[in-house]
Parts: sequence; structure tokens; C-alpha cells
Amino acid sequence: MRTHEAGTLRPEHAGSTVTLAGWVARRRDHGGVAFLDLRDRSGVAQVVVRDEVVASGLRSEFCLRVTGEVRLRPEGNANDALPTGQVELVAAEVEILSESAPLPFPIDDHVEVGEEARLRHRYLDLRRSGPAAAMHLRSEVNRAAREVLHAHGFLEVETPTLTRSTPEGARDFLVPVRLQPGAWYALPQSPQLFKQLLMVAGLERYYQIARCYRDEDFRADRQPEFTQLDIEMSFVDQDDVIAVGEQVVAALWALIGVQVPLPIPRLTYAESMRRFGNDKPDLRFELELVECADFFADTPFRVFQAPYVGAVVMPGGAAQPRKQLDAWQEWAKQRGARGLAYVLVQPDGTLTGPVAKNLSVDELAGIAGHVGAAPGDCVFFAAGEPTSSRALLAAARLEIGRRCGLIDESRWEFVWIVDAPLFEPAGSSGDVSVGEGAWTAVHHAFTSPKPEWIDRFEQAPDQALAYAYDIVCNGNEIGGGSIRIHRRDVQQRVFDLMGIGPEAAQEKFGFLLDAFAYGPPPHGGVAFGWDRVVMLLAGADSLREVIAFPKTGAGFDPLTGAPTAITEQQRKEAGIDAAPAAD
RNA sequence: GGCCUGGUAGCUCACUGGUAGAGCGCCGCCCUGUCGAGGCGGAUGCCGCGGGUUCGAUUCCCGUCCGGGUCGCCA
Repeated sequence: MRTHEAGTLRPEHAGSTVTLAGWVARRRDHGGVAFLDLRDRSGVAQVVVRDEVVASGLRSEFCLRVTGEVRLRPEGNANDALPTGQVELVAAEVEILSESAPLPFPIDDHVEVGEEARLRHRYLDLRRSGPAAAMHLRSEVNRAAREVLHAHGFLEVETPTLTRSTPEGARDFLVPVRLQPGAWYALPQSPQLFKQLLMVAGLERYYQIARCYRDEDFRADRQPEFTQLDIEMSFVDQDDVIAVGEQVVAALWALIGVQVPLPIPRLTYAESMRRFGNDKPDLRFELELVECADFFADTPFRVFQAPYVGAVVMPGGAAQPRKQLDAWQEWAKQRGARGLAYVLVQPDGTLTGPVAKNLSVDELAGIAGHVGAAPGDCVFFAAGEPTSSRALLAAARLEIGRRCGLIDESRWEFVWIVDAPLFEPAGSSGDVSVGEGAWTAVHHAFTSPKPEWIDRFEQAPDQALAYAYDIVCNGNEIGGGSIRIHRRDVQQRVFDLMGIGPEAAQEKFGFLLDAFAYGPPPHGGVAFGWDRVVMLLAGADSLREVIAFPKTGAGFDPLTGAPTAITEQQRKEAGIDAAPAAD
């Protein structure tokens, strides 16, 4: 159909007769001579049409086949901005393969188009160079990961997408079953249980680029269906899994010309919380939180008589007008905090602001030095429960980083967060569906305690550490995993602590526990949030940019119009309204 | 679910208590070296939907739907 790709024409093709096929990207008709930019996936080439009758009938995005002779452009007419800019194709024959209706929006890299229009006509949006490049990158990312994992002896295995509803944390998407009215499949939130079964099955090394489904509210970085690079390995400990994960990460960032220094540094969960206030620190800027509870141990200021007092410094923040300081209060309230206490260190070293007059003389003298604030800085404080206070300060740290231009956008800072707590008090995250006990798993119920805790985690559930690890890139959690429990007795003890009795465990996860009766190997794994990874690599600010056909925030697909109502017939056949079989 | 923000021409967006405008695109004509071609002319609007206030509402008020962001939520 064609002899060359448009974007590949070069001066050495001059004199040869070629056939191109592609779309009319732009038309410059001078009457008598017309120039077409013919675009295919490889790029664009200029076609010269001398026949005005032919040229005048062509419109944007007509699909053409053009045959003619390649020649060097006349003196002074080269376009150095284009790879094909030295040559042009003089059309001898133009065949219209198909016509195009007027476009709903211009297919032009210079024009900003609203997202809804783009998604409704995603097939046109993807003709544009930016979105097309994102699809190309995603394909390369998949290929690079497969190459790394293949080289390390991994098997790619597909697991079911119609499966059993298991309590994993998020809400399940459910699918009615025609053949068993009243019974339902669930779409998997992740292949977690299946990949563990594959380890029991002796496959030893598994991976999958797996689609996962969670019925929760969406965000710019979240979709109802999303993709994970899911990895699981047998006969390994944490260092082995992390090493494989790092190989994948290095291969991916190499695609965009970034060399990730290995090994990637590690930070314990506790240290990350203490220094940055969350478990996904953005390490592109150095600013850290400062603990102040000891400093304020004898404070007269009632607000700071709290189990946790922390601070973060805003360089140059003392110069903020009152209005802006008030805006910080609003900002904090929007995050559910009562406010954000602050002290301004004036250029002459005196402390001002509403909080300052509540502090003792000694505190006023020492606080700037304690938190590392210089004259001209603003110090923000949060006091109260450690978790919520740190969360506020972590958000403030990021906001300061953005407003003060502290974040070096060209940097890529990776870190593993290790030694996370194994349990948290039940009810603290509202997740009571898994068990009835006082404790619930932070990660999931199959995460192993670290070796030193495996025989005594019941003694101090609040301090027991999980054999788990998350990888963070520039403040984004891009992956996480754990070493799993492979001993039945340990699993039962974890369930006990979570208030899941043997009967309940059997009912919820029976098939996994049954499998674990037959010599399960020690195993662990990691999963990467694939959409998010590609988003970061592409420099996009939304997952939707790196998904071929994404959904909107309400789970609506503007292209197909899904979800839709179903017919009465479908409803009946699906058995949606059937009563569940009595037990 | 809470909060913020938007919804006006095909697209991007302005204005206005008195029935609407720009740029681009589209259509027509002109034009032989452009490359975001240029010139002249033209068409295009349930001003998201419903209700209220008003002599009169795209504009003000209430509700609702939809988009985007954010908090909750997402092991």
C-alpha cells in the first residue's frame, strides 16, 4: 500500500518515486500550488500538489495515498524544524482512501482542547503527537519490564478477572451470574491471592501486567480499573524482591534517559514519619519537620501541651501579608485541622504572630534555633495526635516546597520505605469489614511480621513491624509489596489478633488456607502502580493521559457512554434480583 | 459524602438585568513556495437543565445534572 513512512523521508530519497499513506494534517493552498502535511504514525512529510482541482477537494484529516517523486526543496524553502524538512514529495497521483467530516476539535499540537471533548473523540485525540507519544511510551514501558523479568526467569501468567469477592479493603465491582441467579462474581482488586497460589503451585517466579478493579471514588491519579505490574517470587527475602524491583525501575527510567543509582536508598517508616510526616516523602527538596514536643515539655501554651508537637519552616515566610497567613488557616481547615499555628521570625530576630505571645521567655529565645529558622522565616506548628499532626505538616511541607520553588522538577528521587507497622487499631481507618478484633492489618492480612516479630507480635501489636516495603518516587507511591506469611500457625495467629476466627477465615479465604496446607514455599512480591509509573515517565499530570480509553471522575466513559441502563430482558437473565441461595 | 471551581458558537474563551461577541475552525471566492500560509466575504448559539425574583434573567437567588480539583475513602 505504501513504500515509505512519511516521517522517514530524507535527502537521500531525492529522485526516487515513493508512495505514502496518511492523513492531511494541514493544508496550505496558494491556488496553483498547494502544500499538504501528510501525517502517519512516523511523522509528517510535505506533499506538493500542482493540480488545483485535486488540491481544492482535500480537507483536514482526509486519509490519502500519494505517489510521486521525492526531491530536495528549492533553495531557501527547507524547514529545519522538521526531520523531513529538507525534502518534499511532488504528487503525481493522489488517491482519497476516505474522507473526513469536519472535526469536533483541531488536531493541532498548538491548541488546548478540553478533556471531555478529547475523551469523547479519543481516536482523534490520539492522532495528536502528545497523546500518541504517551501510548508509545507505555508500550515501551511494558516491553522493558517484560525484558527485565524474562531475563530473571519470571513467567508471565494470566489470572482470572471473574473471581470471588474477598475482603481486601476496597469495594468490589460485582458481576451477576446468569447460570446461578443470586450468585455474583467479583472483579479482582488485585491478583494478590492468585499469585500466592502460583507460588504454592511451584512456579517460583511470576509476573503479570494485571488489570485491577476497585469501586471507590476517583482522582486525577486513580481510575476504577487500573493496571499493576504484579510480581511474586518464592524462596526470597525482602532484599531479593527489592533487588528485582530496582532492576525494573532502572530499566524504565532508562527509557527516558534517566540513570537511577542503585541500590535505591531505604528509610524506615518511623523515620519517614518523623522527618517528613508521611510514608511517601518527596525527597526532591531537603526541608524536614522538626519534633518539638520535648522542647515544649513545660510550655504554658495549652495548645502545645500535646503528645506531639512538630514544626516546619517556610523560608522567607515572615514577609507574607496577613491575608496570606489567613489563607494558610483556611488551607489547614480544608484538611480537617483546626488551624495552623505559626510564628514569624522578623528580620531583627523578634518573634511575632498570635502564637508568640503565648510562649514563655525561654521558648521565645530558643524556638528559632530549635527548628532551624532564620530571620525572615515563618515557622508552622501542628500539635495533637502524632498521625494527624504529621499529616498536616507533611502537606504544609509540600505546599511550602511548591510555593517557595524548593522543588527541583528535574530530579528523580527514589526511596524504599521499610519496616512499616504490621497492625493499626481497628476502626482508625474505618475498615472493619475484615475482622472483629481490636487490630487490623495495615497492609493486608497475609503480610508477614518481620523475622524478629514473628514469634511475639501479639505482645505489642502496636509496635510489631511488617515485612513490607513501598517504593516512592518524588512523593508518589509507585509500588509496594511484602514477604507473605507461609506458615499456617502464624497466619492463624494474625487472624486471631484481627478477630477472624478459624471459621470466618475459612469462609473468607478458605481456598488460600487450604492451599497453604500443602507445603507453601516462603514467598513475597511487589506490585507497581503501572498507570502512575507511566504517568510519571510521561511527565503527565493525570493518569488519563496514559490510558488509551480512560473514564471520568464519576466512572463515565465519554466515548462509549458506559455505564448504561440494561434492558428488562438482560436484568431478568442476569438474575440480579434473585434471592441468594439459603445457606 | 464535604468543600472549591467551571458549564455561553464545532474548539478555546470574553461580556452583559434589556434576546450575545472574539480568536481559531467551518463554508464560498481570490491567490504559484507555504510550513500555525495570506486576503475578502459568509453561516453557526434551548448562554447545561428545572424553578424563583423581576415589566424583562444567559446575567441575581434556590435546586439539580455534568466536568475538573481537593478532603474523606482507596489493605
